[in-house]
Amino acid sequence: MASDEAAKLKAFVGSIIILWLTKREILFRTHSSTDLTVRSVGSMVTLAGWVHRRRDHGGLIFIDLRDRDGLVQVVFDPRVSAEGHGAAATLRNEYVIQVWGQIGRRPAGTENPRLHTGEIELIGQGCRILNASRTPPFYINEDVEVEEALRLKYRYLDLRRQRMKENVILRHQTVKCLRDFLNARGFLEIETPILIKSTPEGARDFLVPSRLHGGKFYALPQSPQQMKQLLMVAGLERYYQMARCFRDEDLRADRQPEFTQLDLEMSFVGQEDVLGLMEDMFICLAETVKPSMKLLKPIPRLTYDEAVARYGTDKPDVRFGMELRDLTGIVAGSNFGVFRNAIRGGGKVRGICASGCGSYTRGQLDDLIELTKGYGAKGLVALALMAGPVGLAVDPASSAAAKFIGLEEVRAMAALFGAREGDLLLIVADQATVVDRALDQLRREMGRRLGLIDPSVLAVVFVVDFPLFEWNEEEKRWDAKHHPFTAPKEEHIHLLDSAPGSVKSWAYDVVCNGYEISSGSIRIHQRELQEKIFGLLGYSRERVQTLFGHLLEALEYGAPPHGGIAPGIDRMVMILAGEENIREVIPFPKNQSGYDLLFDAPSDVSVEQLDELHIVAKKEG
RNA sequence: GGCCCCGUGGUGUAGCGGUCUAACAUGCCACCCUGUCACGGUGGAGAUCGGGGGUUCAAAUCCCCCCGGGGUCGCCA
Repeated sequence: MASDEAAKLKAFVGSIIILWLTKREILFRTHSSTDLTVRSVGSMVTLAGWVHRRRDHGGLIFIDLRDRDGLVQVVFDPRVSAEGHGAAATLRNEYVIQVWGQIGRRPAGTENPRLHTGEIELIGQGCRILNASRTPPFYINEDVEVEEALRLKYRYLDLRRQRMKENVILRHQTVKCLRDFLNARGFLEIETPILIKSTPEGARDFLVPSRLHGGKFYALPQSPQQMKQLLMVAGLERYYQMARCFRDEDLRADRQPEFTQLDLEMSFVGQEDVLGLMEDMFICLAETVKPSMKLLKPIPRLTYDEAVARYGTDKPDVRFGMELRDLTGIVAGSNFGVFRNAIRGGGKVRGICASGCGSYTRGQLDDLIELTKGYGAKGLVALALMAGPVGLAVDPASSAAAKFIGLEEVRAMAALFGAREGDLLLIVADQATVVDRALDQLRREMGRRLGLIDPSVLAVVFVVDFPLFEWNEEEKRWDAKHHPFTAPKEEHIHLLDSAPGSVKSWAYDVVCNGYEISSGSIRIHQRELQEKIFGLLGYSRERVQTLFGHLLEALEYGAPPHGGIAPGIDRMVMILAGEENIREVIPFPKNQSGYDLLFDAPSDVSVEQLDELHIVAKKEG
């Protein structure tokens, strides 16, 4: 009988209540703050948490009690409990306390609509300090900017703050959503080792000395790339893991030496299968964890060439336009030395049009010029468009170059941009890669300045058809653009020897709001082709055998066609959280110099430890 | 390694050659206050202005070096 069970349950709950009324140290709390609603009014509860804020009215004392889930107001009235009131008077911020009493509806007119529990309060009968707290080094209960070094040193306090707590929770929800999504599609979550073999291509490896094999080292994985391919050879068909990756390179706002990728790999798939899966996954993710943000769907595709031509980069922020235009043809016969020389040197002249910026002051223009120079360009030609006697003309005040630019050229440029009077053309002339990099950064800056960026938009775009190789000028050789296991497009394989630079690959990126958030490819699954690629990359036969012999051998045992991708968790969560720094979504990050300010790592170790590892440390300096 | 920015009570800022015996907000401490919710009121303590050197009659303020932090270029297959 249902009513019987209800009665039993009631009796059981009653006995629990008696237990905690007498032995509160056994049962710390009966509810969390979010358990409490108007329906709780009248019930006796015990709560535990931190003193978020204390408002002492002399007579009444209000305590905002914070636990992980939220805040609830506790009111201590000496007429209810003199003892409780007395104890409450000694409380300070961040004390950990246990409070008990009855849940009451707040008096009419004193409800707080900004609080989830704003209609009720705990009428405090007693209060026990579980642990006092020193005055924190910065505010826990207010969202004010604090020097990041201090936040990192006291990260355990920083994480108590609402913003960080929300980010940690968002990260959990993101990871859970991704796991749920992939589990439902037949993926197996498989762990791979952290101690692996160093293959000194790409990023620098973190090395781990071996005690058992003196003088030898493990490396930490830059990604589980080869292992996931071997899992495909193993016939597991669909794999993923939340993989920690390590790269010993300099840090940036979006780069930490260790980071997390949703590493995944699939057998019997082509590019469209992987991208289709990603499209579903990103839509599912956005709708699940950030329904307030707008993800543009279907997710558009850009070829690498198209992305570079229109935005100057393979990771464009497509939340706004202001696309690049190539002016090389228009100014091919220019008298302007800067343009002429660039073109003669095999370079390009490209630009963007900043609408309505024709009235920029000298100072503002100089600012943009400096910015451009900072990205390697020799300069920036800024042409403000104004009404001339016959149609558009350049405001001579905007640029010393104005007098060298013919009216015909100006009008052709304006037409290409669709520019009007009052607009500002920003033009860079140099080698194509320099021009593109400078204009990409300039475009981002102008997008920010002009408020063209809608922060609630998730502009995800797939970039496809990456080149297989990239010329390394320093080493005078071809490097893999993605990684050496990437499959070339079948129709380009015949170009491998004759024109390696024009070989396109089955590599693809996922870009969101100007950040590369995933990178993947269809892999080579045949030994011959893989060996050929290694050869083109300049690896000797011996080196290939030493570094990749195991993989090549595996490809000979019925390796299925396979491919995958690895979305970067930190960057994705950063974007979803509306943060501009990856550290805001990592509980315990390193600072810009790779130092852990909380643990003081890296640190010295004892001579004994080094001895065991067969290592002699050189003294710095 | 290069370039740019920052460093002032616990926190966040102002001050940018003399009026600084360093200001403001908040926090902290004490007292007052029975419906607040960033409670309010009164009073108080708290800073050798990141460190060192220099210029000057005079430096938080100008210059140099160092340290710490952030951003970025290189680097990140």
